Amino acid sequence: MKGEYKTKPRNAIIEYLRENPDTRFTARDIYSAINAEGDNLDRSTIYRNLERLCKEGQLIKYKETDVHATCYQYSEGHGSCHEHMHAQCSSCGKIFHIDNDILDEAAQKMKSEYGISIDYGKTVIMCKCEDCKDK
Amino acid sequence: MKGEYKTKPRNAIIEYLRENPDTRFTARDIYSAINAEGDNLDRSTIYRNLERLCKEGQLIKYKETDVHATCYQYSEGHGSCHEHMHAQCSSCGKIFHIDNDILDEAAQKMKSEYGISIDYGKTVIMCKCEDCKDK
DNA sequence: TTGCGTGCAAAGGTTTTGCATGGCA
DNA sequence: TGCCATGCAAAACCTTTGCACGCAA
Repeated sequence: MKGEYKTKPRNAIIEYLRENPDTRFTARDIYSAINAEGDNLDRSTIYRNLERLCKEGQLIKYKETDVHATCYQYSEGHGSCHEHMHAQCSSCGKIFHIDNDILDEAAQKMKSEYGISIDYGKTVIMCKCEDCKDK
Repeated sequence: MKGEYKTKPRNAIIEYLRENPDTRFTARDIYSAINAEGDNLDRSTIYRNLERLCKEGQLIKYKETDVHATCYQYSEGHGSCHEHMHAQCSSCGKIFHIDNDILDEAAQKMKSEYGISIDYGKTVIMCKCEDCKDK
């Protein structure tokens, strides 16, 4: 079965995730960070591991209009990221975990005006965080 | 200034958009459709025109996790797409143009609880539309 | 020993860019 | 005529895939 072995490359990738929670990163970011420390991971190894981590539910994979590459996000201690909404700063990429209740009123209006039901787990509200509001 | 000339390639692209409103398509889709009619548009011409139409606010540009390429969608009569929010059905891909006012209350709460300001033009609420709600 | 994971190399696809030419105004 | 838009070619990227070897269990 796949995912059985604890290898050096895999450990390095998981270590990177733990050190960079709630932040968007690309395969290239991991590649640069890990190889800067002297290791020499191959890109394909990174892609294969990220793909597996996504399937196992530990990683969220998504795309952003402004970023050419696929983005990933690791989050620990926020419960299942498939159940609540996220907001992301369009400048720095920081992720906020948003309580679904905040949209209660808006959800009702959307239902009555457009006939749509919000898919909270897949929604990312783009925003500016306090640090980036003037950029 | 850019965007001044009415050229044959640009007209063909705009014609395609008008014939395919509220539908997601990629640069490749346009390329195939137009060139199947006997024309011979270059890919770079398509990218440059789509890019301009996006900047002018007539086209929505976004990425989907499942689709390798960038997706576009054309909308007419909804004002600039940089100024209002969108909702997209996660099943069929249909886009809804949402009045920002709907989020008034939620926006205030996000501001006070998380310190963030919604970036309406870049936000896409994922949802299920009426046709897809049972899927 | 077994067979999964890795590194390497190459390929496939999308998107961008430089440059000379063509065509709109 | 002046200058923007196009076509062409090439390059830059991202991502995937096949294969042989190394290594964890």
